[in-house]
Amino acid sequence: MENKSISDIIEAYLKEILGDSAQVEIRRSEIANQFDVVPSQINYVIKTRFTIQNGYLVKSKRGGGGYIRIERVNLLDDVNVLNSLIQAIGDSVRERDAFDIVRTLYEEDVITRREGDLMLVALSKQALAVNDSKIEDQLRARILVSFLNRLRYES
Amino acid sequence: MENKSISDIIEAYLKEILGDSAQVEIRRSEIANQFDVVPSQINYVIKTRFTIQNGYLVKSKRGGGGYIRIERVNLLDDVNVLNSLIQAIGDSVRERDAFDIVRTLYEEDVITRREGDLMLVALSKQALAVNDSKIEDQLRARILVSFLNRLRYES
DNA sequence: AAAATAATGGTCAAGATTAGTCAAAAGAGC
DNA sequence: GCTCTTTTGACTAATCTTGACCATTATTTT
Repeated sequence: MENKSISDIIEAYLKEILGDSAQVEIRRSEIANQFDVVPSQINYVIKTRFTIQNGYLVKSKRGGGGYIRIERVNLLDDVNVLNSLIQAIGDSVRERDAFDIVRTLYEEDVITRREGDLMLVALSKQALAVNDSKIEDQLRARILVSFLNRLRYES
Repeated sequence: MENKSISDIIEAYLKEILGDSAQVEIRRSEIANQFDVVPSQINYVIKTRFTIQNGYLVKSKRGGGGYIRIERVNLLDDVNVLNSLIQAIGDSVRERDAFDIVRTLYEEDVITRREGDLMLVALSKQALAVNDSKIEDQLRARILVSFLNRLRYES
């Protein structure tokens, strides 16, 4: 696997130092230095790979003694997390974000691989393709929220 | 049959490097270079020779560190049942009929109870509600057919 | 206190680096 | 010749990288 981007590598590193802990705190400039990238790349990695859809909450503080804290959370267990997830979905969600959520559910052992695959096809662009892409995203949101509620009340 | 096209040769090469592994990851430009063809020919080879009907799943990512991943999957035996169901569905299906089909799948032990419940959620009037009921039935058909196609193989 | 300075992280857009699409041109088999 | 498949390339889309500029918080100076 020679063709990983530096973002992939930084993502892996952050997940490694996160390990089994519930959270990890980093200094942006330190990580940027360590991997010889500009500091804003750390923001990019976090914004694309440590979203609530992926099962992470991120908090930060600027100024002296500033930090970025990454916290791993369970999507369905915590009512607050589930609520913020549903809020993030709103009434419209893109395919990619929906896929991230399903993958997270699988990684948290909330659903099986096959259940996840079935959910994915129902949320795919291909299945939902309709003239208007705005309506497509709205449909996807309704289906996904229905899935989540179904899973919530079952477990 | 005697004159192999370059596409045939690339196909054979990809299958060779796939070997016994479950999947292989390539860089499009690399393969194109190696065989001295334009990059889009790799797409052509994949689209014509690594389809799900042939037992392959393909995933890709663009941008830096991009790749094309080819995965081999096992096709299942319930294909006949699934084929006839897909035929019966056509391009439009009402909620009641869709529910019947899901129940049949459950009774035939093609899916579990929980998988069926998830499918029902995605096929429900509530989730799919859209102004036009004709479009709703078409959507439902696409989703249901996608489900059935997904059930053709196991990964 | 208030103001200045230092020390953090955030945003955004341009440019670079991949892969995807589509249709015209070329070739192969009948 | 006619049709189907293959080959090519111009154009498009997605993702990653970089840097200039902005915002917030802590510390020092006045």
